[in-house]
Order: sequence, then structure tokens, then C-alpha cells
Amino acid sequence: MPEPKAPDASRRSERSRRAIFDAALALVSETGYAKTTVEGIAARAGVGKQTIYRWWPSKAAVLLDAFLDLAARAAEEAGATGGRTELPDTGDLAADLRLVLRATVDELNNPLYDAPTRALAAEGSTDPELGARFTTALLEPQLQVFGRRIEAAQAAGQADPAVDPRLATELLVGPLHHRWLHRTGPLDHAYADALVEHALRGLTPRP
Amino acid sequence: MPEPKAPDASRRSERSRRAIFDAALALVSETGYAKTTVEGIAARAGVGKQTIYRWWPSKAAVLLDAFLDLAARAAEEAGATGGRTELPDTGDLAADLRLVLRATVDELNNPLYDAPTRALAAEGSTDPELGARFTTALLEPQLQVFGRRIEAAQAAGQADPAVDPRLATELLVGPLHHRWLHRTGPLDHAYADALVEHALRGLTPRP
Amino acid sequence: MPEPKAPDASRRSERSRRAIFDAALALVSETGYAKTTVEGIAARAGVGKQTIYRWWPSKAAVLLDAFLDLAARAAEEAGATGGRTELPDTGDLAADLRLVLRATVDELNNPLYDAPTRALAAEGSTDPELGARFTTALLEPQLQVFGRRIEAAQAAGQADPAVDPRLATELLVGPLHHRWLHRTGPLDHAYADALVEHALRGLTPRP
Amino acid sequence: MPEPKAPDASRRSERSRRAIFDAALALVSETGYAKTTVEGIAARAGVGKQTIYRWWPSKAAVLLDAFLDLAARAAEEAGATGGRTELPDTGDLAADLRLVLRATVDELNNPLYDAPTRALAAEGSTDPELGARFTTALLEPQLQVFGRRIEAAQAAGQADPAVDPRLATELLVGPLHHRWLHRTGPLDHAYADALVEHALRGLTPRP
DNA sequence: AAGTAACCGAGACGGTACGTCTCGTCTTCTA
DNA sequence: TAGAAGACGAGACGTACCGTCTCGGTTACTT
Repeated sequence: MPEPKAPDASRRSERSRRAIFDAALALVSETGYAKTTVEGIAARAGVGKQTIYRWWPSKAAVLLDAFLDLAARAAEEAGATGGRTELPDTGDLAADLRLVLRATVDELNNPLYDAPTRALAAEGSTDPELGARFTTALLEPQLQVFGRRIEAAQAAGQADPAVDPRLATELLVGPLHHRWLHRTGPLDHAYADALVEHALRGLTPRP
Repeated sequence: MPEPKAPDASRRSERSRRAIFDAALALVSETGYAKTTVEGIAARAGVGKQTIYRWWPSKAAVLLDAFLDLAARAAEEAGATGGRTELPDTGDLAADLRLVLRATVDELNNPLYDAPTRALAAEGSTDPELGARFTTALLEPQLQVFGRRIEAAQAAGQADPAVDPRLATELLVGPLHHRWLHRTGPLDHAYADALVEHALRGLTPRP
Repeated sequence: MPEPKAPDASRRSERSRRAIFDAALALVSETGYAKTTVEGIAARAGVGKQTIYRWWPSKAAVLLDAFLDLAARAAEEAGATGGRTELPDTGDLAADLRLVLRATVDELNNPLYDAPTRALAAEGSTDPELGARFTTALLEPQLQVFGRRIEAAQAAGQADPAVDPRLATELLVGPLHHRWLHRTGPLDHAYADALVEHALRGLTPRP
Repeated sequence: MPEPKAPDASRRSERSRRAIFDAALALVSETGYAKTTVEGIAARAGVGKQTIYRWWPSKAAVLLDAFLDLAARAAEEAGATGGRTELPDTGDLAADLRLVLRATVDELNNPLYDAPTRALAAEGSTDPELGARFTTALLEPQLQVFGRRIEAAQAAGQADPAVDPRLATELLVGPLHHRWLHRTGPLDHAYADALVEHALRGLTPRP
């Protein structure tokens, strides 16, 4: 297979990479994903179009990397050292989950994150390649934070050990994302709290 | 305001409408939503482009109507007369939910439905106008089937009356859609069953 | 052979055709042929690029048609009715040829004609397809004016009947074009006169 | 004036120069001038692009030098020592001219020479700078061969001393080039012979 | 039956963006 | 320190569609 000849990454211009990320995020925030064009990103970044096409296959891929970079920088800023963000473990599972789910709600309501995330989720749901990258790089880490906390809870006897931690995670995150994506109702802290409560207690009436 | 002049719906060609729906669904199935163009639909349907633009504002809108039409025809075929599809009430809430959730899984796994649904969900998450139509016309009816069954369960003492039926619905449907949309795991009957079980019983360990 | 589908010439926009011609000639005059781009012509003409590519295969083809149109209009203006331009026949062959050759010199020295003609001759010498069109449509008619006058001269006993009229024509026009194309010397009326004289009398010394 | 910094010619790599010439001529022969690119020449020659741009201003300039080099080598091979090629002087002007004009015809018909010459003539007719170099270095020496022979003929009384030798030269070469460039008729020995005859005798009928 | 509206298939139009190609410059690494 | 390698900013290429705008040619309602 005569692979179309890969460019030499070691000679890549960091300056251009940064400029492209900044331009991409700015344009998506300002004019929306659909109206953002590769041509526009290149122009705004002061970069040739080919410099974008050399390193990314599509504008969605550019935006995904730009967003990952943004998230990484934000995380680094928050977590001082580049360590992994972790869900707190105060011993009170419900309280801990509420805290993080509320934070997730806030993030999804932040227009700065909302627009690119929507666009990426949308594009990813159609383009499997991108969807995989989106899931692995952006979504999965978030989910596994929940997963680990729930495993800890199971070990501590705070959660039913028979439940698949992954399913438990989805029981919390799934409804949240559903409401966010389809705008089927208010997305606020109250909703996050209620979600935690009923995911833990179930729908069956207690005696 | 000189409203851009509405066409006379009574003189509309049913023949063309059908041909457009068929062409749209076929093209999306065959080549994917992104590669489907209004021009292509018109050509395949043997129709002028203007005939599409006269009645729909975008290809997404065409596809949504085409899909609604498809669903309506499928429902009519299944439900004999055009009555409203309803979730069965055998008295066993868990069994009833399992049944429908399994059916939903089958539907989402059916490539004939998968492609258009993904495309519409994607487009709708970006375009609020379309998203609203998508939600109201396609999603909401499905959700309310669950809602009504849960309300009945609450009335019969099979479900905690303190839970918002809408939240309960999302607790079941949200994780399912999440896994489907992001392809984060296998989407099968076992998953549907586990979902029902844990949504009902909760994550908290039982004594 | 799946001919790429010809556009319907009867629906062609005369307005656009004219605008394209004007823009093409203006740009070539102002900035030169090499710096003239299809994109630039389209922009200047207020026309979509596709409208150019729909009707012409290359910018050279556009310019050729534009130039032919210009020549046709100039001829019509000069010759009152659209009759064919003809070399005068005063009975004095040398005088008649001088007249026309001087006119040719003036034309080649006119920067308005010079730039496009050079460009077309250049492009045509490389692209055989275009070269053929250039020759047939632009060059040949000019040459045949000479050809006919020489035939008349032969009939009237003013010219050697043994000479191929085509060769005779080239004996007059060839040197002129050569000097023009390669700028190997001054191109003026004196040169035209000398050319006529020696083409008629030959290089051999007269007794 | 800060002359853009001239490279040190003494350190120039002869190896690269040769490789560039070979690559340029090969590519023009194989794929045509238009499809030949500086990038392609550099790649084929195993040379950096900058090495070309350091020494030549354009691909036409490269090709011109490559062609001059080719011609020089061919001449050296033919003329044993590097002496100047000269038109023979057998005393019979017509015969001598026929001989050289026939040779010119053969050269113009040789596809190895035809393609680059056409390209250079074309480019030169548009780009005055290059045109001047083309004329001086390639065309002029050829023309002056004729010029000198004609002067000799005049001195020997074989040619009208009143005729400008330059014009006489053009009377022979101009028609030939014209027919070659515009492909307006067959270019063969018969044409060369006829050209010589009528250039010498003129078009006027002899008593 | 003639007249008249408007929908229809068709497709040319002015545009925008695409993804590719080549230009001529600039930078980095190697011999 | 010249040269190979090739990334870069720039921008034209030719293509694909967009959404609008005429064009006749059918219908289907007036008069």
C-alpha cells in the first residue's frame, strides 16, 4: 500500500498548530460549527489551507483536537500538576455524585463548551472514525471517573456489587446527556440531584 | 410583511412528495446522510430542485418528514388501524418495560432506521429549529408511551409515586440512547434487561 | 461514450457571456495573460466560476472567443454591414500589399491587440486543440485575404502563376510575424514596404 | 540597493546542474512543458527545490539553459571541435540555402527539439525577459549564419546588394517558422526548396 | 371551450467552500 | 556551509452543491 506519504511531524510548526486551534475555537464560538469553514480557520490563523489538510482530515478533526487541547489546558490549570482529575471520595457516595453531576450540568450549560461539544457529538454520531476518537479521547475519561468511584463504593459496601459499574455510570450520565442533547427539559442542579437520588434508590417503592 | 408567498398545498403533487421521500431514504441508506444532497434527491426522484425547496427548507427537513412518513406507515401496518401505539400493561412493570426496551434496541440496531435517526439526531442537536421538530414529532411520542405506563404503575403501587415520570423515563431511555449514540458498548437485549432491573431497584445495596 | 452532458445553449445568458468577454480582455490588457486567472475573470464579470467552466474548457479558450468577438465587432464597425473584409484591388499589387501589411504592422503594434494575440499564439503553439481554433478562426481568414489578392494578381499577369498563393502569402506574413513574435528588429511601415518589395522582386540581383 | 544576495557561483555543484538539466529535458519530453513543475524537476534530479531557485528565476529559464546546453553538446559532437557552426559556401547560393533550410525543417520536425522549442518560444513571446534570452542565445546565432552567407553572396554578386541581409534572412526563416508554429501546412523539404526558390526569384513574373 | 393561474421538470445562474496543486520562501538537519 | 529535504503562507485550480431564478409544459380551476 503506497501510503500517501506522511509528513514529518518533528518539523511541524507549533506556532501554526496553536494558531489553528485558537482560530477554530473562536470561529465555532462566534459563528457556529456549521458556518465555520476550513478556509475561514486558515485565514483567521494566518495559515495556508494545506497546513491544515496536511495534519487533519476534516474540520471536525481539527475542532476535536482543538477542544482536547483546550480541555487539557483547563485541566492542567485546575489540577496544578498534570495529574489525572479524580472524583472526590468523602465516603458519602450520593454527595460525591451530586457534586460531579452538578459540575457536568454547569459545563454543558456553558456556551463556550456547549457549541463545540454539540458539534462534535453530532459529527461523531455520523462519522464513525471521528466518533471513536471523540468517545475515547473526550467521553471515556469522563465516564471512567464515575466508574472508579462506583467501584470504590462497591468495595466499601455503599453500592450493590452486582451492578456493572459501566451500566451504573450510564444510568447517571445517560439521562443527563439525553436531556442536554434533545433539550427535552430543564438542565439544572435540581435535575442532577434528582438523578442521583433515583439512580441510587431505584424506581421501586420502598416499604 | 410580504410573507414570501406560500404555495398552494391543495395543488401539491402527491406523486412527487412520495418520490422525494423514497429517494431521500434510499440515498441516506445507500450513501449516508453527509453525501446525500438535495440535488441528488431531486435527480433520483425525477423532480425539479425547486419542488423540494418549495416545500422544505433543508435536506434535514425532507429527511425528517420522510422518516416520519416511514414510521407512520410502519406503525399503521403493525397496528392494523391507525390507532395510537401503546405500551402493554400486563401488571408486571418490569416485564412490560423489558419488552419495549428490547424493541427499542432492535430498532436502533436496524440499519434501515439507524442511519436516518443518527443523522437527524446529529442535525437536530445543532439546528435548534429542526431539533425541536425532531423531538416533538419523533422522540416525544416515544417517551410519553413510557411516561403513561409509569404513571399507571404509580397508580397501581408498582412504582414510587414520588418519582417524576419524566425522569423515570429518561432513566431508562437515556442510557440506551447514550450507548447507541456513542457506541460505548454492546447494545443488546441483555443490556435492556439490566437497565430495567437497575433502574427499578437502584444502585444501593438491598439488605 | 458518456459525453459529459452538454449544457443547453439556448438558455445561455447573453449578459454573462458579454461580461466575461469584457472582463477577460480588460484583465489581459491590464495585468497580462499569465496573471489573469479564471477566478479573476469571474469576479470581475460578476459571474460564478462555473458559468465560465460550463462553456469553456480553459482561460485560453475564453480569451480566444473574447478576442474573436472583439475582432468581429471591430470588423462590423469598420465594414458597415457584416460583409467580408477584402483586400483592395487597385490594379497595383505592390501598393495594395503595402497598404495591408502596414495595417497589419499597426495592429501588431497596438498594445490592445498585442497582448491577447501573443498570449493566444503562445498558448496555441503548445496546446494543439487551441492552436487549431486559433489558426482557423483568427489567422486563416487573414491569410486568405492575401491569398485571394495574389490569385487575382496571377490572373491579371501581375504575379508569377507558378507560385503557390499560400507560399506567397507566407513569404509576406511570415517574416512580419517572426519579427513581431521574437522582437528581432523594429516593426514599422518601412519594414512592411521593404518586405513587399523584396518578396515581389526576390533577392536575386536584376540585370 | 541590497541585491538579494548572489550565491557563490564558484561553489556551485556541477553534479546538481547536470542532473537538473537532464531532469528538465526528460520531463518536458515525457509529459509536456505545461505539466512539468519545478517541484517535479527537483524531485527527479534528486535536488532540493532551493537549489533550483537559487540559480534560476523560473522553470522556463531552467529549460532554456538545459536546451542551450543540449544544443551546445550536440554541436560539439557534430563539429568535432567547439568551433562555430557555419553555413557552407559552395558558390551556389540556392543550393546552400536549400541545404540548411532542409536541416532546419528536420530539426523542427524532430519531437525531441520540437516540444522544448515550442514551449520556449511560447513563454518567450509573453515574458519579454525570457524572450530576449531566447532570441539572443538560441535564435540569433542561427539567423546570423544565414546573414553571413547572404552577405558573402552579395559580395560575390549572387545576391542583390541593396537588400538588408537581415530582411533576407527573415524572408527565408520567417515563413518556415510561421508554418511550424501555426501548423498551417506541411513542413517538408519540398516546402524548404520552394521557399528558397521564390525568396530568391520573387513573386513577380519573369519575362 | 377559452383563459388563466400555479405547480411541475429542468437546469442555468451567482455564489461558497471544497480538497488538491504548485509556487517561491524559510527552516532544519546532514555531509 | 552548501545542499537535500520538506514544511510553510499563499492562492488558483476545477468540482460539487447551494438556494434562486427563469423557462416551457402540463393540470385543474375559472369564466
